[in-house]
Amino acid sequence: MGPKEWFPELHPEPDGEPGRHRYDWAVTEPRSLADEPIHRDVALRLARNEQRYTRQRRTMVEALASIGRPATIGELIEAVGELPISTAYRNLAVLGDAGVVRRVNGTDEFARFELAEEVSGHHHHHAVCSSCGLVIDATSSARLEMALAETARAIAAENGFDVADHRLELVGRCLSCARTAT
Amino acid sequence: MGPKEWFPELHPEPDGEPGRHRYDWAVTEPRSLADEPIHRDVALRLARNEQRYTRQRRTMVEALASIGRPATIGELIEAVGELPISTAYRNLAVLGDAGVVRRVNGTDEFARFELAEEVSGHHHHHAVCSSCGLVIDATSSARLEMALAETARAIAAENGFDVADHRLELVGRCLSCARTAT
DNA sequence: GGCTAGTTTGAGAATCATTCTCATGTCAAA
DNA sequence: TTTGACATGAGAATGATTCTCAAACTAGCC
Ligand SMILES: [Zn+2]
Ligand SMILES: [Zn+2]
Ligand SMILES: [Zn+2]
Ligand SMILES: [Zn+2]
Repeated sequence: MGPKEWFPELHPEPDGEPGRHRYDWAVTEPRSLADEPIHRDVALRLARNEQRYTRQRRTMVEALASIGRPATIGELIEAVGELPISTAYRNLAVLGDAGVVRRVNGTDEFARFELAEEVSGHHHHHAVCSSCGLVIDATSSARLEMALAETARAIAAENGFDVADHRLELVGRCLSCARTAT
Repeated sequence: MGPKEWFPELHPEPDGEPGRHRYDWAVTEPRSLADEPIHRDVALRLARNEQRYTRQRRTMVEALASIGRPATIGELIEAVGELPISTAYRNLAVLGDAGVVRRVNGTDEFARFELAEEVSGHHHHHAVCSSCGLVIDATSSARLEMALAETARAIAAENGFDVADHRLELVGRCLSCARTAT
């Protein structure tokens, strides 16, 4: 079956929402794309994987950057506004393969996503609330990083484990949950 | 309907498998239960939650102890031998509520389970293989623990986060995966 | 301008680890 | 033995995540 019309009406604009009838992920944003260094970096990483930095993907990156902590799919969709779940997951996978986004595990059943450290620019760890699942970023001291590197070396020596990275989660209760009852 | 016979045959033993017709999770193991200190501890913790330390649960605890690293459901079932999935998950939840078992997140989609540190007796961290998902235990140095405590204090001061515990994962490649191709 | 090839999108279906249901088996105490 | 409470397990249900595929879009060529 061919449900596609040969001559689709040019500008249907249903429901009086101008511009909503066409995909809004045009790649050719004339010049503003290269302005922000983060976007330039993301575009480069996507290009390495032969992927386009579409408007929707840029919106997702901006939402992740503005949220400032690992966001669930729900939080991301809410921040972006209009964003189908299937597209959200697929683009997160694309951005993940490109090294732009990384997945963060908390204590609840929801996956969270944040900009990769190579993109956001600062190495950090996480504090996760065992009560509500909130995850916030936690900066790391030089002393801690040295001790971590030392531990990584020991593990490599003892178990032949080639340690390339580390993830630290401080588990406790967030300010909001601490105020509420047990 | 009452499918139960008033006078069930005493020892049906179907299919010639002696003893398989009755549940083999009798709680009243005359005396051997209190022998091992670990089992005594587990029994106590379960009793606090008004749960019984059945034979099957003991088998699961022994399997987790013998595996010596966070085990997936599949690994646990294989180690126990006969163990329905629903029972495995339910008992892991019961043991988790009792503080006997804790859930460990790796890099793959499978949850892993190990004896809680209060039961196994030693605080430790994990090294996870980003290629195959294997998780092994990693001992921690006093220096690292001090740096971790320091970080926890800083996070509490900065964000009002009440840090109660920490989890460290060293991510890399296990010996087996390092031998194989990229 | 239009035409073609390749990519992105999104609604819905499918996947699958995990959880739930409930009939039945078992224990403990009266 | 009876009663009440708990444990088991086969199968159904759940739900976050992934997959499918037709339609919408862009880029490059004519
Ligand atoms: Zn909280
Ligand atoms: Zn973070
Ligand atoms: Zn491996
Ligand atoms: Zn462990």
